[in-house]
Amino acid sequence: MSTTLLWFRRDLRLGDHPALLAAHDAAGPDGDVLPVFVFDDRLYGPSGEPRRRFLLDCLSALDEDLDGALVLRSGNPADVLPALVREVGATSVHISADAGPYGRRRDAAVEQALGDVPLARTGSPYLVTPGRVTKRDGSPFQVFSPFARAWREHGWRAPAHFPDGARWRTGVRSDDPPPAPELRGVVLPPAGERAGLAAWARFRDERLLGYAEGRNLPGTDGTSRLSAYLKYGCVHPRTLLADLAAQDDGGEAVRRYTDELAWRDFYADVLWHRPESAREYLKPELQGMGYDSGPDAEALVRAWETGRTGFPLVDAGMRQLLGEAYVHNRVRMIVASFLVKDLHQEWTRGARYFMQHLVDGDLASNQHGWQWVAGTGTDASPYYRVFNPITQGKKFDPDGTYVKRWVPELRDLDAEHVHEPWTAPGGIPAGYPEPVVDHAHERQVSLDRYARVRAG
DNA sequence: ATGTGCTTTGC
DNA sequence: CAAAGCACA
Repeated sequence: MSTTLLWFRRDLRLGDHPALLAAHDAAGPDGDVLPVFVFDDRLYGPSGEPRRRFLLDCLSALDEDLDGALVLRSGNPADVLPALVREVGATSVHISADAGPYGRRRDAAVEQALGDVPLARTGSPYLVTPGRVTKRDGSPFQVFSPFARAWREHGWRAPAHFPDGARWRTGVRSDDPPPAPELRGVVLPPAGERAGLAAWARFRDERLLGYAEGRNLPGTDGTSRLSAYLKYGCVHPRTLLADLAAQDDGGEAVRRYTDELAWRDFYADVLWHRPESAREYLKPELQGMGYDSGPDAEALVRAWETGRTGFPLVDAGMRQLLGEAYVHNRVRMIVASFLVKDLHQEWTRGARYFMQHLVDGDLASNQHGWQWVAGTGTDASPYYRVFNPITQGKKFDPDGTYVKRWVPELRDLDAEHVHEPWTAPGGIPAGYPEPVVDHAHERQVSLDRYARVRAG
């Protein structure tokens, strides 16, 4: 009979949890498992208030599902975990593998600090563990489509079952969690595994059928809204696809949803192979393009951050970010394109701002999504990809529902003028700004700078 | 996970 | 004359 540690990180659930199964097996039939979460300043500090709050709420939900057995500790995991192991006489520590740059270093340090007590990595937050899917010659994919093809061929395991007779070790001291940030006016989704599974069930039953088209329409409830749950592992993507396999009619919706999860795995894979890509340009020559700085540039960035650029779809997106700590995926691309291509700012600045405010902010998806938009990333994505916020608005928010939800100044405009209020018969509504830049001009500036860099 | 501008189509 | 198709960026 022995005790094993289950160190929770980005896997805040009990269902479909291979590391939990491994911890239970290692403890033996008469043993028990001590569930622990460590508040690590290196991760918790920079998270931004919405994610700190969501994480704390996820931990409360997890603790409830564990009948109050979750132990919280604060400090450097390489100190905290060996101490806890000695305190309870644990024989092994179990984790889901982390593929991020800091997480890998941290886990290696913990492994070393544990000495003879093994740190067992079982499973990961992804369908396919980062690094597993490679080209024939063993090198990593640079382009999404061939990656996704090989990724599907590779396939993934069935969900892990919950262990029979699982027992939690109780009576172990817990540190107080850090104080919960007050989010004035920010509406977050309900936290935890049960909330995540409920959100999934509603999406599957009510919205999956229209997903292929609906996912692009920010004015509708067309997406699954599971990103925050996936970020913290309240649900595992394998659970979702196993559920879909039961009703896969070969339709477009299932294929598209699987593709979105493939993007998530792809970007985790890129980060695994190129950890420096979280902050450095994957196409380094584009760092020398020339970006704007000075008081005027700062004022424009401030307009972007606060949703006052005069471009309705951009402003709606940036206000959604502040209101819900979330932005619809299509709108993320549009506001990102605006910062990089219209305001000539480095992608790293926008990525940092997103990470401060997003409840679902995930290093791999966020940084590489920004690199994709900036044309500095994988996928040979050409720099001339410049989103036009007006045509994107007309195409994907045709009646202006999304814009009007977040930009009340524009609520009285009809569909014809809502994406270009300067054409409205009565002029721009009071209180709404004029466009801060000329999109056609700034687009050309970006293309010219790109051409210059490419010419060397 | 594209936009622009020119050409062709269709009423 | 507007919408759709297309090449090229």
